[in-house]
Amino acid sequence: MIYLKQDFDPIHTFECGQCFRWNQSDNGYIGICGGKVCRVSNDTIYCPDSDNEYWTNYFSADTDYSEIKKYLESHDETLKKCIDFGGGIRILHQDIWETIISFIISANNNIPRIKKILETMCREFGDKIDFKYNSKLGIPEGEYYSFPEPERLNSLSIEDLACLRAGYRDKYIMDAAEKVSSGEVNLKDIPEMPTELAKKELLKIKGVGGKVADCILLFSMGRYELFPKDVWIKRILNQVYGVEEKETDSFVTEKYGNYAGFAQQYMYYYYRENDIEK
DNA sequence: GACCAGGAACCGA
DNA sequence: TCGGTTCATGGT
Repeated sequence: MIYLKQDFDPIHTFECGQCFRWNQSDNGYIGICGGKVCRVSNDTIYCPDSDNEYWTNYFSADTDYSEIKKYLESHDETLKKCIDFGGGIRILHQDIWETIISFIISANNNIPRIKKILETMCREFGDKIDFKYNSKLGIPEGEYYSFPEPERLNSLSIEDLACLRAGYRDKYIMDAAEKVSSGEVNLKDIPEMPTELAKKELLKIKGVGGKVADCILLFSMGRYELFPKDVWIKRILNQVYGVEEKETDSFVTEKYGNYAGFAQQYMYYYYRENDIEK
């Protein structure tokens, strides 16, 4: 088990749009990553002790958010209410491969459907996890599926993906599976690269453009200086801050610096849960 | 039935 | 480089 006493609320963290495979159950959120199952309720992460290190990294449990918040609030008065509202957001260190596929699917799509496509993908092509019921963890019995490895997806044909109802994105999924399993895109190298180079590497995959690459780097590798700009964020920057699309990069860099990714998440979550005109 | 969704590929200038 | 079009699918 892990305790996250400060700056953490599972609702904020799991509902802010960075992840798609955490689902609310009657006693908290159940999630699967790296072939491991865990439950999160309030400030506690319920997992086998042998997985503590994995989830500590996943939740970035050693990161001190007070300094981040202080910096952002002092640079942007308007952002204060967003931080007050979603102060329990933690930017996760998700699995790179899963994040690549998730955000390829996110293109021109909506969150409920993204979740549905990913869930079907795991149920159809992932492995059933050998989960031993443990009453202490409070994880309900059930069938849990891992995220399918690149090699597994690469062994399929594009027709096999039709059951996902992912539309035109199925060919992008196949391209990612092929390039990653062949080593043309080496996922082991990318975390070691400088951000610009890492981004360039990800852009080799069809279906990965600038915004999707930013999401992958921010939500799986902690590149907190990135600020993914989707339709919502563009709308917010325009309507709340009066910033035109062309000026966004300089606006963001000047205002949020190396903490831009956090600002983006607080903003995104707040204005999606509340009316944009306030 | 049009419009939208955590966009990107593709094309022509 | 830049702006417009098209791309499946499901929900509203």
